[in-house]
Amino acid sequence: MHLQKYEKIPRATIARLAVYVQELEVMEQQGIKVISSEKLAWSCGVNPSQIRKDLAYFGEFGVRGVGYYVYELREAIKQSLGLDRTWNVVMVGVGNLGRALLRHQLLRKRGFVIVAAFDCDPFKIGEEIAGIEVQCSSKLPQSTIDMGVEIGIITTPPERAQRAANYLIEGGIKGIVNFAPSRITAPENVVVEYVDFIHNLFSVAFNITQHQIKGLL
Amino acid sequence: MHLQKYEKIPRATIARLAVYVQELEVMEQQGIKVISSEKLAWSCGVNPSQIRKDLAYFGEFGVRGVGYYVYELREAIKQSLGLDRTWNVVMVGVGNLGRALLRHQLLRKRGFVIVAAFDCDPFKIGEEIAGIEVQCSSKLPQSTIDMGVEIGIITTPPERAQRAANYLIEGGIKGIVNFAPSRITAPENVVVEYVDFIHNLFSVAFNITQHQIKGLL
DNA sequence: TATACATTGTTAAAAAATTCACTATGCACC
DNA sequence: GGTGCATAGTGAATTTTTTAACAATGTATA
Ligand SMILES: NC(=O)c1ccc[n+]([C@@H]2O[C@H](COP(=O)([O-])OP(=O)(O)OC[C@H]3O[C@@H](n4cnc5c(N)ncnc54)[C@H](O)[C@@H]3O)[C@@H](O)[C@H]2O)c1
Ligand SMILES: NC(=O)c1ccc[n+]([C@@H]2O[C@H](COP(=O)([O-])OP(=O)(O)OC[C@H]3O[C@@H](n4cnc5c(N)ncnc54)[C@H](O)[C@@H]3O)[C@@H](O)[C@H]2O)c1
Repeated sequence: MHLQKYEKIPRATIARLAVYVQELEVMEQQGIKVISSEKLAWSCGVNPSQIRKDLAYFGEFGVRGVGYYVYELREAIKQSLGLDRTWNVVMVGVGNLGRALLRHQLLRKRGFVIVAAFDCDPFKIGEEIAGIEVQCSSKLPQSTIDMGVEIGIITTPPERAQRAANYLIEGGIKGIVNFAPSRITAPENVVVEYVDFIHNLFSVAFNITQHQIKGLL
Repeated sequence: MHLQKYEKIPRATIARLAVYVQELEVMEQQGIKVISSEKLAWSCGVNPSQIRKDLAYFGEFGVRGVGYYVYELREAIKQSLGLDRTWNVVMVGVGNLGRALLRHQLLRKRGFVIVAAFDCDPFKIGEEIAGIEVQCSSKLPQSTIDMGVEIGIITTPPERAQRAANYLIEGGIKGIVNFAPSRITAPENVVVEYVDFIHNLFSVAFNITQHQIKGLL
């Protein structure tokens, strides 16, 4: 298998690859062994060329005239994305959302292991959720250094997100996923990703309105 | 103010407008009255032209030589997106994530009011969370019709998402936000949006790996 | 072994999105 | 009222992403 071409890979490609992995897993469970780009595209809601193109950034994984072997393709994609390993993750802010994420099974299944959780609320410190004991945020930087944690999840209120980020950065973290609806600043070498599903609600609301307007025309 | 031009609006624009609203709110709280596209761009992490272009889809909201009045712009964007009203929302699947969302304050603040929640687990039916009583899913279609609900949120396990969607569709819903990691099929006139933050973790992991590879070169 | 067939990998074309560069215009100050 | 300045709005240029088209190639079959 050839190495990843040195070419910038579109963000959108990464997101789609994640979807492909998802759907391939479902197919695997259904006992499907081989799949064509066309069928996979169909179930992922994208164009077949798109799939082939996305995969081409990383190598050749298919067999012409046949398609892709489901298991192999899934493994190949995971490897391409750097997911053929586990990533240690810490969480800052154990509120409603933080708890839900701590209890979420799929994270571990996908290779993201939450190894520690931090909060600044004395009432929450010491509590155990899904086998993780909540610790005082002040311990964060040292802990992440000690445990070699690479990814931090922020689930504090928005006005505390920057502070949480600072702790993480101090702790030598390499990437942050921020669930709080606020922008944070971090050094260049720290990867920051924002999650905000209000966007999706906005989008749905907007599209419903548009549909209705179009309906009137 | 002129009407929205009849032109297809990029999905990405909608997502960015949501970010602008967010940042404008923060600025408003800080007492900032006027903002230039350049400064707003800076705090939203985008290009100033991008902001002006995004806004141009909907009208002219600024004052040349001055900038945008923060309050007015925020209102204008919300109106453009169809968010100058409240939207009734129902939730299907009251597990870890469903609970977190029910307790989430920001949804209501942004105009999305969860008016009912449904689950199929008899142990959960009757429970009250954040003032909402969990009802049996079988009541869903009739309830949504009766209450004139337009948006449904799916937070069931992935293998149940399609069933949940079917209930919603039967209930005459116009848009669905699916938090379960599985594709669903719905009629053309129903807007479907997928939320999956595993994508963001994938993306962070991938980018960390890339950074490291680049570092070695 | 040759032939037909299916489906990939890849190149080219098209479409979409972003950024740039400039024009128009409102405000402040003289 | 005129002048200078700042910044929005906009059309053109650029870049990126998606889609289409097709050549390359592995498999099955006779
Ligand atoms: N609840 C949801 O479903 C939901 C959905 C989308 C986004 N969000 C966002 O996620 C964030 C968390 O939401 P939530 O509902 O869990 O809020 P929450 O108030 O329940 O939890 C926030 C937690 O962060 C802790 N905290 C505050 N400052 C901290 C600090 N400096 N260090 C460590 N911990 C700190 C608090 O003690 C609290 O436990 C918010 O920004 C919210 O907007 C939540
Ligand atoms: N927990 C998280 O933080 C998190 C994060 C991202 C995505 N998700 C996804 O969100 C979904 C829910 O996650 P969760 O952790 O809350 O799971 P969960 O198991 O805690 O909750 C699922 C709920 O759905 C109910 N349910 C099942 N089938 C139903 C049906 N047909 N009609 C109505 N209700 C039904 C169950 O009774 C249960 O209460 C899953 O698909 C999960 O992958 C969860």
